Amino acid sequence: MDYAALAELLFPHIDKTPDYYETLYPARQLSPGAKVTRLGPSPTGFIHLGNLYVAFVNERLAHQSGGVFFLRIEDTDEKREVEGAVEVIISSLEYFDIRFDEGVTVNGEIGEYGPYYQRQRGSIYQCFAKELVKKGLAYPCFCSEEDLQAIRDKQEKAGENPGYYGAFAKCRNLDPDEIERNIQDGKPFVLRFRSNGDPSRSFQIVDAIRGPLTMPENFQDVVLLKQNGIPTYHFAHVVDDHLMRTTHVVRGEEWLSSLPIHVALFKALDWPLPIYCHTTVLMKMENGNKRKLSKRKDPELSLNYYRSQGYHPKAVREYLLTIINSNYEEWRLANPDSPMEEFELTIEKMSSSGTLFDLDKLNDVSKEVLVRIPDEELYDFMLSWAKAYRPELAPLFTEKKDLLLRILAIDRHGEKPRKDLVYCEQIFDYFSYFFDDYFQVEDDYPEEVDREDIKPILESYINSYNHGDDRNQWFEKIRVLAAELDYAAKPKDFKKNPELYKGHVGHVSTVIRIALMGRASSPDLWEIQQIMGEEQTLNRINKAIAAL
RNA sequence: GGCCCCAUGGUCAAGUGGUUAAGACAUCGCCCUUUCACGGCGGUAACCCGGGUUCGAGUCCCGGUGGGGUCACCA
Repeated sequence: MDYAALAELLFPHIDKTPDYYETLYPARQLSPGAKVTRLGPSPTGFIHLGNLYVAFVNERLAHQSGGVFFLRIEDTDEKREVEGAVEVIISSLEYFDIRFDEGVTVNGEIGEYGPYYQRQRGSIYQCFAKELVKKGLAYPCFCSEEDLQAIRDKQEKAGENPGYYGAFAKCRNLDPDEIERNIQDGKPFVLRFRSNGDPSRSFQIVDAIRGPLTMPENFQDVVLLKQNGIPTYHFAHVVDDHLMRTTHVVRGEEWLSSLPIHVALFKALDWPLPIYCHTTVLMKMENGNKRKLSKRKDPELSLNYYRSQGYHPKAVREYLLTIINSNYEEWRLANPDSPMEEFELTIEKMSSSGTLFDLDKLNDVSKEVLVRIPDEELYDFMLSWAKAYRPELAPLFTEKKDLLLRILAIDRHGEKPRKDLVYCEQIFDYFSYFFDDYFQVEDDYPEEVDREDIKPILESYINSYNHGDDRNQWFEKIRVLAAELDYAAKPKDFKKNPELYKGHVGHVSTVIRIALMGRASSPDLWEIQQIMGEEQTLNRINKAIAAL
C-alpha cells in the first residue's frame, strides 16, 4: 500500500485539499511591520497574572503596530474543560482592558480566519494530517496505553530517552495489510508524526526575546491527532498559526522545550516559521526558592483575586509594564500624565530571566495610578466593585455618594497629594470610620497621656467645640486645652524640656483622633470633622466619654 | 536523570571591554509635621565560583555551581 492509499484509508471523508484552505485564508492585507498576534487559552476556568502578562504583550505588539490581535480558544482537551470558562477568560481580560480584534467573543465569533474554537476545526487539521500521511510524514499508531507504558519501562531500564521514536516506535513501519485490517476492525488509533530528526544534531533558531538559540532536533514521533481525531497542541498550533497568518507567537517559556517539535512540523508542511517570542514566566517565592506560578497552588494570583480586591486595571497593567519592559518606569517618570499606551513596548527589551511577582511593587504602582484618577471616576470604580464583590456596601455607596466623593478627595489635590489609596477593599477599610456601622475602636489611647486626663481632654474639647471654627481657630483651642492640663502646646517645647510636661499637643490630638475615628493615624482631623458634620463629630466624642 | 533556558543589592533591573556599577520598590536614619501619609535629604545593600582571552572582564570563551522549565493521546 502506498502513502496515498493509506491517506485515503485513514481519512476517507476528507475531500478538501490544502490549497483549498490556503485560498480560504489568504495572506492578510496589512501595512508593513504590522504584527498579527494571538492568545490561545485553554478553557480550564482559571486565568492568572502570568496569563495576563502574555496577553498584554501580545495585545500591545499587535495594536502598536497596526496589526491584529485575536482570541483562539484551545479546547482540544475535553477532559479539562470547565463550563463557563470562556466567559471567565473574556470577562477577565476585558476587565484588564485586553481587547481583541478578532476571534471568540461572548456573542459568537468575529473574523475571517475562523472558526476560532479549535474543536470546530477538526476537518481542517485532518486535511493537513492527510497531507502528511500522503508525504509519508505521518502514520497511524495502534498502541494502547499499556503498550506505551511497556515501552517506557523498557527505556527506563536501558537508560534510554523515553518516548515514541526510532526502534521503539512499534507502529512506525507497520505492515500495510495489518493497518488495513486494524482499520477495518475499527481499532482506535492516533496519528503520529514520522520524525526524521536526529537528537545528536542541533539547529539554530532566533527567538525575538532571547536571541539565537541552539536546540536539538526533534526525534520523537509525537502524536498529531488523538484517538478522537482532535489534534494535540503541537499540531493545532502549527496549523492554526499558519492558517490564521500569525506573525508573532508570544507565549510562555514553558513552550521552549517543545519548540523543536513545532519547527519540525512547520518544515514538514513546508510553511514559513512565525517569529517566536518566549517570555519569562512569572515566579513566586516559596521556602526561599523561586517557583513558577501555579493555578493549583496560587489562587491568590488568579486574576479574579485582583478583581475582587478591587485593584484598578490600570494599576495592574502598569505594574505588568514595569516588569515587561525595564525602561518603562523611566518613561513613566518622564511622562507622568501620558496614557501608558503611548509607551512603545519593545520585544528586545524584554527580560528572559524568571521574574518574581512583587506585591509591594504592585501596591506602590497602584498608589501612583490611583492618585491620578479623578474623584468621580474613582467613585464609579468603587461602586462597580462593590456591586460585584461587596453587594452589602453598594446601597451605602449609592446613598452616600456625596460623602464618598468628599472622602475620596481628602488631600488628593494639593501640590503633594496623599498616596494612600491602593485598592477598593483597602480604601473602604481605610475610610470605614466614616460609617457608624463600620466604625470600631482599633487603637488604644496614647501611653503618653495619663488615663485620668482622657476624660477631661474630651470634655474640655467638646465644651469648646465650635463646628464653624476654621482650621487655625480649632487647633488653637486644642493648644490651650493641652496647656491647661500641663501638656506642651508645641511639640518642640516638649522635646526640648520633656521633664516640664506630661506630653504635648500631638498626644492630646491623638486622644481626640481615637475618640473620633478609633485609630491613631488618619488624614487631617479638622477636615474629617468637617466632612463628618457636627452631629456625628459630637456623637463620637460623647460616646467615647461614656465608654470611659 | 536527559535536554533546554537563566544568573548584577531582599525584589524588578540599567549596563553590549575602560562607569565612583544607574534608577525604582522594600528597608533604615534625618528633616518637614498635632497623628499617619505626602514631600525632601541621606544610609545599608549586588556583578554565583573557577579558569582562560585581553593592557584592561559585570560585559567575551570554557568548566563548575545554583535556580527555573520540560520530558503526555495537557495545554
